[in-house]
Amino acid sequence: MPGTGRAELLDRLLAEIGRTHHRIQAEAEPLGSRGLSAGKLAILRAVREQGPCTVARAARSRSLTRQAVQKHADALARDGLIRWQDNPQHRRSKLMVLTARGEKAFTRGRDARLAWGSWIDDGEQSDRSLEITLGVLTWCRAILQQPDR
Amino acid sequence: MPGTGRAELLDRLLAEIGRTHHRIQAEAEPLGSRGLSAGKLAILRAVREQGPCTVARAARSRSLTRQAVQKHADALARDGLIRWQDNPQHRRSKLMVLTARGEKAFTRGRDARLAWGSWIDDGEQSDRSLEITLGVLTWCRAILQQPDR
DNA sequence: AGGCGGTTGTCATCATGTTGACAATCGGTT
DNA sequence: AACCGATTGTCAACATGATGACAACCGCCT
Repeated sequence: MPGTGRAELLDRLLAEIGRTHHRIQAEAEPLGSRGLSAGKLAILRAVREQGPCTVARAARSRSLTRQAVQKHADALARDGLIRWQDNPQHRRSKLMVLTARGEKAFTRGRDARLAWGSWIDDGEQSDRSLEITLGVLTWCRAILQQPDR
Repeated sequence: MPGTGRAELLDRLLAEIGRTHHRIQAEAEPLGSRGLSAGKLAILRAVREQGPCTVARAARSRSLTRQAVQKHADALARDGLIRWQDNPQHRRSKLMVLTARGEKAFTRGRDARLAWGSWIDDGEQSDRSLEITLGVLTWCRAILQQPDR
């Protein structure tokens, strides 16, 4: 029986991550269409948790590029979910701040996401397994993230 | 301490899948630039394992849309890694078959991928953890995949 | 003051995959 | 033989995020 080695295992895992991600995105989109996409929600969360912060900082905290976050931030500002606040540290780089509407949208969006999570959950997997999975993925991302390697 | 409930756990997991996927894709792309992208390699693998098969079938086996696979298949055919073989079952829907070049490209691509996997592996995670992770992701994808829910 | 490396916003381009819609095709039913 | 639902290839549009390149900007050092 092939594919039982460590390298094969890792390879299958890496491939499965992609597949699963695409499925999630495809199925979760209907959620976003009712307002907030996953990406935008994540930005609101970052701003909420870290207080007023720059685009670049939010990007780092989510392991995304500045450019990707910027697009969402611009859209969020257009929709009035965040507003730009002058940054004493940097003239061009303004800070994102949640507006009241943003706060409400975040709550609704997060609840929708959590509900969706519960919705797909059939209890087949133990909490322990989910934790391990989360740990492995984080580990993998951390490795990929370190400068070179 | 917040975020310890089942729903929160699942939510974080779903988010982490996306993050990790993007990191993988970003770091693994240089591999693809030397010839085969991950997507194309997966198609070659499908054809190899299942014998001559239609685009739609390969798509199903990889949990992708026909359309996405078709693009890659067309490119693969252009590059001479696969060729189209008449399908007795269906006049329009031809079968993909690996050419000699395709076979060689697959081997090289797979080896490169395995090597890359070993490259990022620092042995920090046990085989058991990786297996559990693979299982959880497959479970998640399977759920998302069933018709409605 | 001047210069220099690193950070940040901005613009353009690319890659991967999704959805929707349409006609051609297949298989089975009437 | 005609029809009908499901499958398939094809074309177009969209979503998300990555990269590369550039100018503005900050902090620091001389």
